[in-house]
Amino acid sequence: MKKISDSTIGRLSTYYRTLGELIEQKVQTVSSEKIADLNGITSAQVRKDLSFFGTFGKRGLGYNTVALKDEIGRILGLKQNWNVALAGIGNIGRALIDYGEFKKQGFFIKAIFDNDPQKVNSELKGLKVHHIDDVCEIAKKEKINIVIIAVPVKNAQSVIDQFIDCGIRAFLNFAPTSIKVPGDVMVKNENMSIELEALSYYLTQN
Amino acid sequence: MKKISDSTIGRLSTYYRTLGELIEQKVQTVSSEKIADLNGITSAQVRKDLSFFGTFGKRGLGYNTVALKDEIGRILGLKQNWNVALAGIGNIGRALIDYGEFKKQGFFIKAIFDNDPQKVNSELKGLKVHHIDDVCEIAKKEKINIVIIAVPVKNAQSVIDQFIDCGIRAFLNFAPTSIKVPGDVMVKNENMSIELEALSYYLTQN
DNA sequence: AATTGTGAACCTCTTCACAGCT
DNA sequence: AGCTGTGAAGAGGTTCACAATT
Repeated sequence: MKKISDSTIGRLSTYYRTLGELIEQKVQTVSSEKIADLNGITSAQVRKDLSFFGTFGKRGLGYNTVALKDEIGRILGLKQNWNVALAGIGNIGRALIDYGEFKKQGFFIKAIFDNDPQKVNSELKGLKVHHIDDVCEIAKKEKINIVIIAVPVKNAQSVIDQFIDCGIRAFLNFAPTSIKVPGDVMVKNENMSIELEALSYYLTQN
Repeated sequence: MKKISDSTIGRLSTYYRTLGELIEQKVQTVSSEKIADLNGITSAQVRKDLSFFGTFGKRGLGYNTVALKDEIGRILGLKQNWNVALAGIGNIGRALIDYGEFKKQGFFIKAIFDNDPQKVNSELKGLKVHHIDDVCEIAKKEKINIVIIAVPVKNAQSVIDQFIDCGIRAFLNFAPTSIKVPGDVMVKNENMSIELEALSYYLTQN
């Protein structure tokens, strides 16, 4: 299949959310123009993004909100639940366990890992904390698809390597460091300092 | 000044971090090739990014790590401390208060806001929790430059509007919703669901 | 000999603009 | 009449390739 850009995939996520809000408001039909306005982009962008995957609208009328949300959900793979593991239970890790937004989108944290002997075998939100060395066994048992990395920078690469060795291929990385992975593994970085530094740059310029 | 792309600014942040690590390892000189390798990009990209701001290297030799880190810090506005306010003390908000990475880069949380009467006037990590309606007074007193939005989606727009009215022009937004702001205000979105959904898409394709 | 700095080429993403459908 | 879907044009970002410098 033709390679779709990260930007397009990211925007599909925002359309998906927008459509959910419109459906809550009982809106049944929406134009690309309206979706664009709600997200601060152009209507041509919305139509082009969708055109990579099919034709979902009716000329002269627009899109059926429920049907389009359903299609985008299917495209993004949100019609299934994903089993997520969390590695590292510092401040960020603990916050993510309770983050309702994930569950709402079908991402369920099914296992927690840490390497601190004090924490291993304790319970957190009904989940037993496992030692990182038991990764393969637990990942298999819980059918883990995605791992959130919330460990210190110095451990991030080795922890990810351990998960890769057990067959995990998708990571959301909160450690502010660049990770090396094979071509068939995807790492998405969530680096809050980078965004803050962009704000710092902006304020310095203006 | 010529408009510099967000991607370039984002990469400068990563170079800044990379240089910090190299300096810790007592490395005194580094080539664009080495910086590129450590970040999984090309050396031409590194040189081009830097070229927008000046010439910092020596042909045949590379860059002095300390000097280059210093220059990038100056470009990004990291030579000063930034006073940050946090709006919303749910799971994410509380995690961010303790997030050491921010302080390390010169971003200091100086004020906390919430609208829950139960929380207002309580103390959190040595900071008094203020009601969001007192924004202007506190923002002025604490010389707030940047506000982190960690409130529920339904309040995000109105809270940001309140801060804008008090002269704040830079926001890091964790609420998964699109915010409308005037042209001279910058909002950087930190939306973890979008990244997870990109992983979902990737796993569905491959 | 090594590596920078940069114009030009290349590639990718966004916007335009309009034919075509409802 | 209104709005989609899309090829073509335009804008912007990345990589190439090489002269310049140490």
